[in-house]
Amino acid sequence: MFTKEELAEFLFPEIHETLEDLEKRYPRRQLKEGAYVTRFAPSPTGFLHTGSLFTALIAYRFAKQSDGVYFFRLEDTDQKREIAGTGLDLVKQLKNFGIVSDEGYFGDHEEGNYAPYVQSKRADIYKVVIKELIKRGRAYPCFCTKEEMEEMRAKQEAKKEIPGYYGEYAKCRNLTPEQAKQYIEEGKPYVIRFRSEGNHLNHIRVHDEIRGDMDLTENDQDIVIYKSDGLPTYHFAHLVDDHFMGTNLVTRGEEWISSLAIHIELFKTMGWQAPKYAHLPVIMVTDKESGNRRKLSKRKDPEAAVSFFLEQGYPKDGVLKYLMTIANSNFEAWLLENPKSDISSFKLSFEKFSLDGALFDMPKLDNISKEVLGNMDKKTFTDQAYEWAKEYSEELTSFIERDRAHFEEIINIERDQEKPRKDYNKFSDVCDKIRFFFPDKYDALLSSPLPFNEFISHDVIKEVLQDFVASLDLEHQDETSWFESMKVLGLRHNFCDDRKVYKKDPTSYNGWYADCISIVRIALCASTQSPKMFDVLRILGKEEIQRRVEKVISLL
RNA sequence: GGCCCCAUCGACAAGUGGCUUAAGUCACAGCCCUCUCAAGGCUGGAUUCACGGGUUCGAAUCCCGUUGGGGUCACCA
Repeated sequence: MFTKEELAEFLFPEIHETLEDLEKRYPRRQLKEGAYVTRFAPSPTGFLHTGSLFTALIAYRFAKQSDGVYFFRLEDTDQKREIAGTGLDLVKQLKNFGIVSDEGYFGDHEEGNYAPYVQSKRADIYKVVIKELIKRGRAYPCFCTKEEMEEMRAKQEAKKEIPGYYGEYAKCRNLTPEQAKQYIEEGKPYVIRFRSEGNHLNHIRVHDEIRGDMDLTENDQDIVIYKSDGLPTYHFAHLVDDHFMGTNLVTRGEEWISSLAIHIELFKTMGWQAPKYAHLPVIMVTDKESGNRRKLSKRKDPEAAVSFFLEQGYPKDGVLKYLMTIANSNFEAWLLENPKSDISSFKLSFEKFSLDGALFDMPKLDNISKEVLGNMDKKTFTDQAYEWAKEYSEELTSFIERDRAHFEEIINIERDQEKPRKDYNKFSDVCDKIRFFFPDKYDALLSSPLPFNEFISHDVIKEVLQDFVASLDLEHQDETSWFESMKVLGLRHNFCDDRKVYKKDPTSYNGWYADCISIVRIALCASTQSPKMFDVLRILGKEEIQRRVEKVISLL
């Protein structure tokens, strides 16, 4: 008689290693009490998703704050969906955000004692475990065809039974090792299924670090663990990899809750201790058509791709801080207290996680980013702006490269103070706001008519500008004295210096002094808006101011 | 549809049976400050915690049901 043991040998004659060998090769990690071993384990199917960044950040922080280990594992068991090169991209993007693995797959090489960290290179490891499972009668080859599966499903639906491969529907369960061998020799394609001993009528209580105890129905599905292409499915790879790699905290999206029972049964069957699980809320968005919430979708939502934020020039720290806001409800209060601290000094906790998925809130990201950008010193700001510009903005690159000190002076306006100026959400906002400082750009702006107040005559404008240049004395003026001199100048041209007086009788004046300063602003900045005029004047310098005024007058 | 998860202002949320006539942040509106803008300051918005029952002297907080939303039911992860 042909036995299970012989079938296992027949199926995997090339596998000589045993479970014990693997345990020896991948010894338990020696870490201090409470240290978490976490991982980020994406599939190389595209660029980094915002939800993945979130998951990776959480895993990374939990490992770091507990003096544990964070590693990167590439889950490339689905060769059909794989997009070449994206594994490296993922690593790079994460690195961009400061999330660097202690061990694992690095895109071009691997590091660590638990290698390989790429699942397609671990085929033999999975086979050792499967071989063992077959010997024990807890796994078996299944020859059911796609058609048979569809037929079975139709039957189940008609009878309103739970769909799937289980119990009496699990036909191939009853195949003798002999028959299985025969089918294989006939060349029938097959997969290997796990033989479940569960009953869906039973409930199991499983602890989740974030959600507490959850009542799940026991798994009774004979899930596929080994695909016809020789690679494992996610469920099985999770079991084997996280066991041998010593993961003790699995952080993943809440969509995995529904297969948790499978994983629990798998670990129990092997007699291995299951890791702790923390199922994270998923980032949501409001669907424009239905008005309902749904998961961020790469196809429909630009903000689903991390590259979107990078392209827009959001400061990385802003994105990270926003994500932390979603993760822990007490993070915002902490941020308010420590506006300049790094997120690494905040301690993430399971208790402060929200249980339902947050709506992605762009205005909030803008606000946090604005705060981050405002709190940077000029050097850091310029460094990061330059790094961004080199990739995404020729214009900004040129602004910085022409004269870095000059650029720093511009973006430093109202920066070194208790409540810094906050007018950029992201680096792509910078050019529009500072363009007028550069003579050539300013000249180009003059091709459109200047937005002077239409109630003030060109003659008055001309007189004010001439007087302004004539009386300008930057070397001996400070902001206050300049401002006072502008009031006096206004008076000379019939601009009232008292708002109340002016309001009572506006027709007797050309305007009040704000209107007078506005003439200067528009002439020099080609815009009705600018930072404090005196700062602008200082940076422009007398010569350039003169040039601009002459040019504007000639155009009037 | 079965199973599972979730449910406090437009959004993120505090709240773990009496301290809540329900914090704070973002957004929004108004006012103030102001050379414009960006900031900053102040004020406003849930007569009530999806709804209905219970438990209790007392519930946003505990229990049950209903409703709503989400997830999942692959040789995808």
